[in-house]
Amino acid sequence: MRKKIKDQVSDKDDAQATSALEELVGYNLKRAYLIVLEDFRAALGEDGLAPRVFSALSLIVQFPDITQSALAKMLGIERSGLVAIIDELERRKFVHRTAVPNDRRVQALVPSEAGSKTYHVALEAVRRHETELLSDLSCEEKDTLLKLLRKIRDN
Amino acid sequence: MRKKIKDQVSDKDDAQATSALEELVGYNLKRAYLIVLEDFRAALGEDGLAPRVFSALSLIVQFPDITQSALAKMLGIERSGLVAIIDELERRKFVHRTAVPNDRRVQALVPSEAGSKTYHVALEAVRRHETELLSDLSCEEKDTLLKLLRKIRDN
DNA sequence: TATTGTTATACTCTATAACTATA
DNA sequence: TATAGTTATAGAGTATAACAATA
Repeated sequence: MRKKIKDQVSDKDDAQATSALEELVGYNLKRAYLIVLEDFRAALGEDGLAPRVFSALSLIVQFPDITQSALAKMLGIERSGLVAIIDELERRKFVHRTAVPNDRRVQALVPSEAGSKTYHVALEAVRRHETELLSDLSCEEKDTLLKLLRKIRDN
Repeated sequence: MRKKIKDQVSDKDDAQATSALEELVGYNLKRAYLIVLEDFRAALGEDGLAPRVFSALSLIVQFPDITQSALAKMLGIERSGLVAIIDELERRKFVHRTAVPNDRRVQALVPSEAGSKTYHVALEAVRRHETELLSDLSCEEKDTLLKLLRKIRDN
């Protein structure tokens, strides 16, 4: 009885092949995401940009003067959740909030020189991490994967 | 100036096409995962099984008498994190911890009749949710996606 | 010594609701 | 009335470290 269980558990391929979970997109998305996430953090190091901070900085560099509301929308998160992210970017002098003439409610987000530089260095590190982590996938497979993942988001 | 920003932000396709983020597997995995996660929760309802509880129950039904350590390993989480999940399954009478003769450290996890039934009903709900949510993807595309996601996990 | 289950604790990420200052 | 940013707060989900019981 115990022997049988052990076999089932240790025989990973068999488990993967037969488990209902393995046929679910959600479960497989989560497992894959957590693997990439962990490797991302390891690649950027202890004091490196956290994934969500990296994403925010990326869009601020690409769209300087973007507002927090617009950025939150692009990132798919709530405005309130973005505050801590921008706080960190400002604390580290990578971004600063600047007043906007015609609407005093708004604060435009502007990347600093250091912010831009840090971002581009981090981006290269992230690309290396993905290239290495996903070396089992061909370029074509990676393209296909990206296309399918975006299709889920585009609904 | 403000106009220009607004255009950039509202033009989603352009943003997606040109953003460095959009070329990253990690970012796209996360976005897709969160969409599926949210829909999963909506599909199973307020008092439905949480994703991680569903996953645990699925493997317990498939591998009755599995130990917590073995289950944690299959799920890719820590033993300590599994305790609350099993607590909930036991509280809801879907699973019970049972003593194992030859090793008194171990407690085998056994699904109840109600647990099995609840699982199979939930599985059908999950399958419907995925079918509906991912209706833009062909069966072939879904298979490809699953294959690629598993490939990331298999390292 | 090593392993199983457990507890305590903390961290990350996110959401909701309510506030303020502006529009 | 509505919007932008903010705060307070709570809830998932996870990890690490230490412990007791057992091997």
